[in-house]
Amino acid sequence: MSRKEKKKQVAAIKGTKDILPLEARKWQQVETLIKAYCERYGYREIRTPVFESTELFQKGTGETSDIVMKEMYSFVDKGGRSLTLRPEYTPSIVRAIIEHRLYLQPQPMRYYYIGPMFRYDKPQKGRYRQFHQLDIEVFGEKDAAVDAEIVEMASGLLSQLKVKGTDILVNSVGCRKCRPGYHKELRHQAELARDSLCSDCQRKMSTNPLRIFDCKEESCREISQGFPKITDFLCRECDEHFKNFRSYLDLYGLKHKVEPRLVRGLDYYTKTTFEIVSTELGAQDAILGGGRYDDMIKDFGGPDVCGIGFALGVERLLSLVPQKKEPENIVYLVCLGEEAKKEGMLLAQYLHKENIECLLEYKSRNLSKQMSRANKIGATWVLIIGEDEIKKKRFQLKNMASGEQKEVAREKALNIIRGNI
RNA sequence: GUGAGCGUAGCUCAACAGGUUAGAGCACCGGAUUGUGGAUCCGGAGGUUGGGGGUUCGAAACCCCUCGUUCACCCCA
Repeated sequence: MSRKEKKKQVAAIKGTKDILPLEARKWQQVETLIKAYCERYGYREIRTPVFESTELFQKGTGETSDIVMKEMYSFVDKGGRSLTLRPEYTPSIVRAIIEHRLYLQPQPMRYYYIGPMFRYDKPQKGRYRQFHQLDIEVFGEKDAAVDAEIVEMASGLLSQLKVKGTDILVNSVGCRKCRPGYHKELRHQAELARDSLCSDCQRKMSTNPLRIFDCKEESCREISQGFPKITDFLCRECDEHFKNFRSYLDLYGLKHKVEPRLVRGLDYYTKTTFEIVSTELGAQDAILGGGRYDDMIKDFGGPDVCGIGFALGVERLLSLVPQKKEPENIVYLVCLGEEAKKEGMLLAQYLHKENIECLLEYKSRNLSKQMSRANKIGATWVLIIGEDEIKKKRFQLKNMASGEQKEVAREKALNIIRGNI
């Protein structure tokens, strides 16, 4: 290898990152808690492949969505198939439900999953190219009570994780009956005010007029205040659903803000949409977001089964969760000499079988060095094995925190380590 | 995709206004200390200053390109 080649290191791909042991511990804690929490609400895990046919997302996520238009990791495999690393989870679940006829199970069905998603986006705070989502979905329940239930569930999960300072935003985007009328009216109003809008908003008029509500320009904000709101255009069914949804949120005591400009960038939503945001996340402030999608299964050729769910950004969540220190119980075996090492190997085998975390020093260092090492790795206990100990079959067990030390046989040591004595 | 800021040791940062051999703390390794850790003291290793080109007697510093990173726009989890 030449000098030049040596310099060029292979690095993690832009927008991806390694999760090192200290942080991985936090992931494990949070994931364990999340899974138990979901199961308590009757959710069951469903795992689907990380890649699917590109067509699935084109149809499911929507041809006009930014995700499909410019953010997908798509590639052609050796068999000539166009595949895509999933940018979101919902289409995969819907595909699995239809493929395995899961809709024949008693409804509503509740599923959850935690795993990596992929979007070719420019990275910034709270946004990565490989990121993780907790995805939960409920199928086959039209009642607005279930809309409220999943918001309550999401909110409860956050408080269980001690995440503070969050706001619940809700909206209804109507359905295929009422939405076209609204869009038409909104475009019309925007057209009338065209000259007073910024160039950005003029562009949004044709692409997604709803985003005009998000403009940061003072003048645009003032103008959009006067624009019609989707909630004034809801058909009777959607309006009733939204009212029920909100009254159930009140029942749960969940403060929420109706945000008529809350628009999910995904094309498939109907009726309820919601987000939980935190001001501590920066520009990407949504911890989770989701909504109802009553037409998707039908659109994929399945039966008329409605769906609702949300996706939670795990990285964003973790940035708000304080690291919890868990008590550890690590035993470090200090061996003095070759014979002691062999004795130590057997002792380690014994302790491992008894479900004790224990490490053995293989380098023949002096006692002082080995103690120092035990201290560094955070050992709770040190077992010292030397010539005397081998003869007597009794070892020096030292508690590193208190400094207390006594000579014990291995069974006794086990009991002390376990806290039984 | 657009814009702005930043790239110096494993980490956090120094190095006046371009001037000798690029420094410090933490971390790492060794010693003081051959059967007792943490503290202290002493020592060691670790860098072509992200990469490439240019300006200059001389570049970590100035200019250009490139890559990476951070933040914002956009969009979203």
